[in-house]
Formats: sequence, structure tokens, C-alpha cells
Amino acid sequence: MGEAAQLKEDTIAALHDTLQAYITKKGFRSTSQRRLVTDIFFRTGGHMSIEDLLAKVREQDPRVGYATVYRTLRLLAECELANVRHFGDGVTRYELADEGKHHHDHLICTSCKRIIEFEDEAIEVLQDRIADRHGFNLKSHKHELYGVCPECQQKQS
Amino acid sequence: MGEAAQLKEDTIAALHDTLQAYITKKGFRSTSQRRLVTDIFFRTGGHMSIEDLLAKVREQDPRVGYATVYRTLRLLAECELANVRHFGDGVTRYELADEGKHHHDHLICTSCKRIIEFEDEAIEVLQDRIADRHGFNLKSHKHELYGVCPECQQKQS
DNA sequence: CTAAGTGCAAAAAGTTTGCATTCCG
DNA sequence: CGGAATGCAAACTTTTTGCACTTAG
Repeated sequence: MGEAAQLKEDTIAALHDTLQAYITKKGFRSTSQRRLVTDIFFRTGGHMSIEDLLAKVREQDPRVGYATVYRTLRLLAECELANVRHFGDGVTRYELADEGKHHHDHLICTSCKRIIEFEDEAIEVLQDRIADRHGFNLKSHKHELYGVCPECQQKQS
Repeated sequence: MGEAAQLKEDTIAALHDTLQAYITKKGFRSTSQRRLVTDIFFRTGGHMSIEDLLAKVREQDPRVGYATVYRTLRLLAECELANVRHFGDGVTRYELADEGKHHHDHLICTSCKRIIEFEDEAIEVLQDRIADRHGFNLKSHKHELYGVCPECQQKQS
């Protein structure tokens, strides 16, 4: 519980494998830029804006362009290794899909923008029931709680 | 339950009153454009993109500009009569805050984009508990279930 | 009157696309 | 080699801002 945990090396390797399989199947190509972008993405595991991710990528290869990061994340979303997120600021963020980690939702501090993950089985069950009731075939969901974290509450008072 | 219900006349009047009180308190001004934009917004009650709203506004006054609609909705958000929403397409939508209607969440059909509202008291309780556990002072939340609605399931098969 | 609000157009901000060049398979 | 991917810059889209003009209070 709490902040995102570090992923194990072999989990990361498995993610690269899944991606590689998809790339091969589709006749796409594995490039150094793609490997770099996806590796950093897999390791940080989400909630990064494109801007943040690009910055990290450029630490290791300054020639990589915006477009490549956008295109690579679109590829990850396409093969369902990543999901898009919008947390209210106009910025698109991606996060690792459930394949790589447990399903979770988000607690977001509206003051310091910190993002904390949580899981709650009981809520998941209730969700399924609601979808059923409306005849929906549920694919995914988004559950975000916005508030002020303990630290910021202290600062404000 | 189901699609958004029509709001009663007096509820709409109450919303205008709340807004007027805020405007007065802040030394702002009530203009015909603001009254028009907010009235249409209150009556439709949410899930409208700025573009949709502007179109409706221009049916009644074609001279109203984009900026006015943006600024008016920002004002509504500022006085907590409206909340911002992002449903995955890059478009900002606003919806009436809880003041005007019951709290509810959303079931969204990824195929036809239909948006259905639902309420679930049990989930609300669980949310509060999660926020408590993390020491968060909860302000609002977003809970969206994405899937395929019964009609689209039929079409697809 | 006078400061807030409007409409317009220009500017930002974020994302996508076209194209010549690079390079994987 | 041939086509996919890249990097760059230009194009797009959505939202914000600057400014002269209008108007509520």
C-alpha cells in the first residue's frame, strides 16, 4: 500500500518480452529509442507525463524527440501494456497496465499533486455489480479521490 | 437512475441565486452572456463540452465568443457550482456540482460514447474510509466505469 | 464614471503529422 | 534493399490571454 513499489527485474524483462512479441507479430521494429523509452517507462511504472518521461529519456539520449515518445506510448497503449490517464490538469499521463502490476486506483493531493495508489477489493465487486445491472460489458475503470494530503493539511494551517 | 434527469425550474432558479450571491460577494457583474451561458449549462446539467455548449449558446445569441464560455465555466468551477471532467478524449467537459443534483458517477460506453450516471452509497462509504486511512481530507472524486453498453454489444456481434 | 466583461485575434500548450533521412530485419 | 521508425518542424486542437471597446453597477 502507499507509493508505487519498485518492479522486479524479471517483471520488467517480462514486459519487454510482451512488447517484443507484439512488435514481431505486427511486423514492427525494435529500435534503440523504443527500448530506451519503454524501459524507463516500465521502471518508473506510471503517472509520468510525456514531458517528464522525455526528460528522463534525454538524460540518456539527448537526441530523442517528442514525437518518438508520443508514438512509443501510443504503441504501448495499443498493445495494452499502458493506459492513458488524465488527472485534471490538461496533461496526458500513461501508466503501466494491470499486466505489470496489481490493479489499483488513485488518491490525488490537489495541493502538492502527489499521487498515491490504493486497492480495494470490495469496491471492485460493487463496480462489477453496477455494470451488470446496466448490462455493460466492463472493460476498465478509473477511480480517483481528490483531496488534501496530511502534509499539505499541516502546511496550510 | 439512468440518464440525467431534468432539473426542476426552482432548482435552476436556486443555482442562479447561488451564482448571483457569489458574483455580488466578489464584486463581479451579471451580464446577459453569463446569464445565458449559465442558464443553458444549468438546464442541460453537464457532460457538455465547451464546443457543444457554445453551439447551444449561439443558437440564442450568435455573437458570444469562445472566451466568454471558457471564462464563465471557469467562474462556475471557482464558485463550486461546476466540476471539470476529462473522459479520455482530449476534451474538457463540465458538469453541475453536487449542489444542483445528487452525487453520482459515470458508466461510459467506449463504443457509442453514451454516458450513464449511477449512484452507489456503499462505494461512497468505502471511499471515505480509504481517504481516512491515508489521512486525506477528501474534496471530490471521480469514478468512471468504461465498457460496452448492451446496444453496442448487440451491434458488434 | 470606472472597472469588470466581452469579442476578437493572437499566443500558448499539448499533441499529431508530413517528410527526408536513418537503420532494422 | 524496402519499409518502419526517427527527428525535426510545421500543422492542429484546445484553451488562455492581451487589448480596445462595451456596459453593469
